[in-house]
Amino acid sequence: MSDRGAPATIRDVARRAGVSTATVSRVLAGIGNPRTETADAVMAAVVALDYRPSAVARSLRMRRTNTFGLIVTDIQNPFFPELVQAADDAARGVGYSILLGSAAYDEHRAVHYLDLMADRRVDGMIVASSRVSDESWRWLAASPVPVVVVNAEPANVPITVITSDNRGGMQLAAEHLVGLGHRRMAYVRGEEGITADQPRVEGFRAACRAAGIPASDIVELHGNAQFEGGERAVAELVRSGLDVTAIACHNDITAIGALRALRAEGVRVPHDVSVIGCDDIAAASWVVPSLTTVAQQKAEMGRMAVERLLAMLDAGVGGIAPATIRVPMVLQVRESTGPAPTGGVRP
Amino acid sequence: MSDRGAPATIRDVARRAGVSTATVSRVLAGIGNPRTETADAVMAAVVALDYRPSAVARSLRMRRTNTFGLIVTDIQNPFFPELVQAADDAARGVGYSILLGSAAYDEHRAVHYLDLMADRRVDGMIVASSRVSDESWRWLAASPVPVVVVNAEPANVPITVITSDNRGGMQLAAEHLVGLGHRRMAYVRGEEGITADQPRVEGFRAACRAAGIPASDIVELHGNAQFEGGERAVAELVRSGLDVTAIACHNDITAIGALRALRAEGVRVPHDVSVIGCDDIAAASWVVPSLTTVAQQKAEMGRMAVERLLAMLDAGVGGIAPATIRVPMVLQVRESTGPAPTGGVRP
DNA sequence: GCGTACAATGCAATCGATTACACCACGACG
DNA sequence: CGTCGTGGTGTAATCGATTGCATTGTACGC
Repeated sequence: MSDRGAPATIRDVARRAGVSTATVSRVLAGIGNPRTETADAVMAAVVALDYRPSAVARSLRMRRTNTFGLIVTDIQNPFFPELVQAADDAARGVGYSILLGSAAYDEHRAVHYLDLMADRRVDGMIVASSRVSDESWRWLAASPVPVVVVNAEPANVPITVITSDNRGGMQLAAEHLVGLGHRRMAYVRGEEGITADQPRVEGFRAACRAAGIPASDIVELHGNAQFEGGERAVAELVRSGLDVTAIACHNDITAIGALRALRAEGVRVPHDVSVIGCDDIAAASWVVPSLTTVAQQKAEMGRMAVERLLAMLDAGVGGIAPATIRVPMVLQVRESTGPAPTGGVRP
Repeated sequence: MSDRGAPATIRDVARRAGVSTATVSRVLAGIGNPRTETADAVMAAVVALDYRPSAVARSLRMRRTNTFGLIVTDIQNPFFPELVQAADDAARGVGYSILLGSAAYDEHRAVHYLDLMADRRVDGMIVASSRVSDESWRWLAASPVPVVVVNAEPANVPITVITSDNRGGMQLAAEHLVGLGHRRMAYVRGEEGITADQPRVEGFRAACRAAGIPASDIVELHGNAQFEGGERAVAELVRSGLDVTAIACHNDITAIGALRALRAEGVRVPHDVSVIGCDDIAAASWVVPSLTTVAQQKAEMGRMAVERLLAMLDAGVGGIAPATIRVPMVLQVRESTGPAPTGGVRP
């Protein structure tokens, strides 16, 4: 009907209602108290023309886009969608929307999205990607728009960070295993250099040390934070005859790889060996045995990131000092961990 | 340094370079042939002020946002991220970006995003959500902006659709099972009313019929397209003592639920019963046994959707007639299917 | 009955870009 | 030597909204 190409503008509405654009704008914004007939005429015109105010024009005039940029490491990594959904929910609730960018583990793409979002004049940015150069971190920290970093910890850059308490999380994991009687254990690391890797191993080792387990009883393996890394590392471990009674993994995907390797080698979980992961992705409860893991509170973090941005926005520049917020992780016990066997893997 | 709040505008650049805004615009756009000194002065000012043209202002003036809207059923469903990534890649390659909305299975949210994207004046929309009302479908079809529907088939609405060949895909699945000697089989359906459900069962039954298997040899179970649905349906099936040698599932998540139920009941896969899924999500190759499935070409579909939008854009209104494009599915044989046992499940 | 206060609305500038058109200067050509 | 063409820039309108200020109309008080 009125779909004659270009959408109706505020002038079209004004003309049809016989008023000025200013009045239309005020009526729609609920400002002032227009005469009933005026308001009615405007609303009638709005409906008749199927008028929807252009967010583009409004953004230009208001110098606000009501949009937050969100850059994630990889949307295909099951960790992120939940974060994205939570952030989006929180943002939508207060009239904001999220412009998403998935860096796909590529630093150049991350930079591309940074630029894109700057060009788009987003009102704030959430960077949930560790694949960002130091230069970009500094650029972000100096940026006039509020920035919140999630699950990454740029060194020596004053910037607001929300991150899982990786150290404390893996401490929980170690305590859980130790409590089940495990003493000789393996730890499959993630990729070196990835932000969470270091604190997680450290937390694990610290809890073991506290339990009186000699550091040499913990063997470190190298994964790559992916399925294959866990599978390969654990397969080699078993074949080399190392006898441990528990394996902690940098994340769930790695742990699921470990489960598969153990299965292939005929090692029973948790009867012979316990396995624990980290993150708590959906697949953790799908696999057999279901995976005991330390859960990141992803939804919580997404929500917090948005709230923090909003707070920074109405506090104005320099209103809120950069801080690092550590969100606790929570132990999620499932089937893959159990009491340490009295003998070793190979009786 | 120059981060004094508001970003530099084209006027700032013009002033500093001692030229008019028109010249700045032309230099940056590479239009006309400015004198070398002019161009140099402009570029110097751009660098000095760290000028980035406002996409907002440009969008208003050009009446194009260089943005496509993409609405998915649920970003947390592992099926979608790959689609999103592919669409984003394709779009980015030609200077477009993607505004994402996840309906989270909620029709109201879907409508919200439809509105949002209309307000944002996206240049085109990809709707990959089946949770959309008939009214919205009609609205979309009548919309002045190009729309491509992915994996949904609105009835009686002239609109461009790109969808997996669900019927053909499940035919492949059936043929695979029949080829392995299976004759008595179960089919776990998805949610009734969900778009893909009907064609998938039909395809499955059609292939069975073609192989001379009586319809009564195929028992239909009710799932809900989720993990629990598959788990519950198959657990009941086994307990009721029905003897089938293969189970086909509406999708992978359901199939993974089925695997878990079978494991719990002590049924060996694929020795006693074969299981086949549909979609090919990442977790399909993680589970033990890894899941044979019929893969949807998600990346391909994301790419196609964007290409189609672009084609519609430069063909203008009514330039390209709505069509339904069926993307073939491909059989992905893994460990969960094998030859039909000679005896039944219960010897 | 007239000045004043206030309510309702209109006028026009503004946000930051693009681009049609006007303009100037200079070289070539008749 | 005058005119025309053209290369290089500037001027100003435009995109569609918001909003400070001016203007109009109405009611009220004295």
